[in-house]
Amino acid sequence: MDASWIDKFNGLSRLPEDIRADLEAGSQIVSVPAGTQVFAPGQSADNLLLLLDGTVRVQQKSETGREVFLYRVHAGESCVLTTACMLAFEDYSADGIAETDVSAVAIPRTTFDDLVAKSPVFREFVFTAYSRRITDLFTLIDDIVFKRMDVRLASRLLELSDDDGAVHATHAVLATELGTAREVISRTLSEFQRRGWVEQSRGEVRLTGRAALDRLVRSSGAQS
Amino acid sequence: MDASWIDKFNGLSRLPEDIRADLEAGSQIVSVPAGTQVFAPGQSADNLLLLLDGTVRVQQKSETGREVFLYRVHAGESCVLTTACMLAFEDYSADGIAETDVSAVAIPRTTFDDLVAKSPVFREFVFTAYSRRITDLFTLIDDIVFKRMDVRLASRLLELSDDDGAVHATHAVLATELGTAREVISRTLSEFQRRGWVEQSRGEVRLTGRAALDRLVRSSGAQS
DNA sequence: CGCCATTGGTGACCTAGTCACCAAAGTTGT
DNA sequence: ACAACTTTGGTGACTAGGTCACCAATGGCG
Repeated sequence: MDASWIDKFNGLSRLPEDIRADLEAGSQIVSVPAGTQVFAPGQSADNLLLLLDGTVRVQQKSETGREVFLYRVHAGESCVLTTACMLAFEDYSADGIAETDVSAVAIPRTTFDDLVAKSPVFREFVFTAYSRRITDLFTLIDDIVFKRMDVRLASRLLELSDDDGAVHATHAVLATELGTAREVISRTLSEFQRRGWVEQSRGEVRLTGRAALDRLVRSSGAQS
Repeated sequence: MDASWIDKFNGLSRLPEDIRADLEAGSQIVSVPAGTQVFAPGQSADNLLLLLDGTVRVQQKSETGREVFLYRVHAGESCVLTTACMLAFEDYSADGIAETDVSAVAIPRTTFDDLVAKSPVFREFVFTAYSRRITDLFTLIDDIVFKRMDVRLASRLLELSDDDGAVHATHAVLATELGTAREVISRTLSEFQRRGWVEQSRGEVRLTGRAALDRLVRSSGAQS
């Protein structure tokens, strides 16, 4: 059709004409409102999703009821993990939730399989996406095991802050993002506030000392 | 050749004749002694390894020098993650170390790519392997975040014990397996010993109360 | 305005990771 | 056989962080 969505995806722009046509014909664009459960444990996906707009948070519920945040899928990325279970016919254990209104391209299993067979470029796109996700998980594990909470929180605040230096998230949300307890976030933020690095109000944290937060993050090796 | 190695791999036994021939012709069997670094960060792999015998431990070094154990590849499994970086031309950050003498089938990039294109069965094999690894990583994260150390240690001891109910590993080794400190292992094992669940001697832990350990593991939801 | 759900704060307590040691058991060289 | 050294395991004191049981403040809403 018009300026194709395909060009929003780095690895796909090099696709030859015929494959592009197949891909466009064999897929469709879907939209879901914020808050929708995009995929859930026990329901095997049959579409690969490529995000055009919005973000999807992927997390895992533990038996104890708490949740760990695994990673966030941004526009221009794909929900590769759904692919894994799609092709392996395996259900998997993570939830995907639309954090914002989301629009995405849904590629059904048959189209996907077909393209993987036919196009080396598409194959590379898929495997690159995998590779990136997996290294993300590795660094997540590394962070959880070795990094201090204050460092991880500082880094996450910097990541989540908007242009005005504000983070719109409750302590509880930040806690699940980092896989910790709300109380820990409250205490750490109080400490940050005491040092003049942030100001707090209900449901919001304003960063008043980005530089200091940055220094804290840097002071302990590379960040996430 | 003789009874093909292909039948050692569940997902591959259904391969049609011609593909089997391609696979055998385009790959070779390699052996490495215990302790060999099978792959390392910064060195991009150009073979997919399918393990015939032995085990490979995959771990990640952190900036701080400590190591996290990620997972173990057993005979009959493949080092899928090497694949990811192989096809994505990305280096990745984990070490692979042969824990025992290892023999494996090495499939070079060209053969691999060719087979993925040609054979749906091979594709499914690859994606299933991925899927399994990824869910493993998910449960690892879950365990790290939510499970108590004593439960994780008990579960690991049961896993590692040989037929005589003995685990041949130093406290330090157990510590890196679980991503914790040696002292924690020492203390937890002392407690297990006090309760009569294990007996210790240098470099060895004998399980004398499998049932009790099992109960501890079960008492807190499913295990790893 | 008063009720109630959401959000944040706090102290007491426990688990686990860290640091700085030391002691016991093997190993090696002479 | 013995001394020196390395590897392995043990311990106490301390800190970080997770848990529990609360309560207080805020803001939405009838």
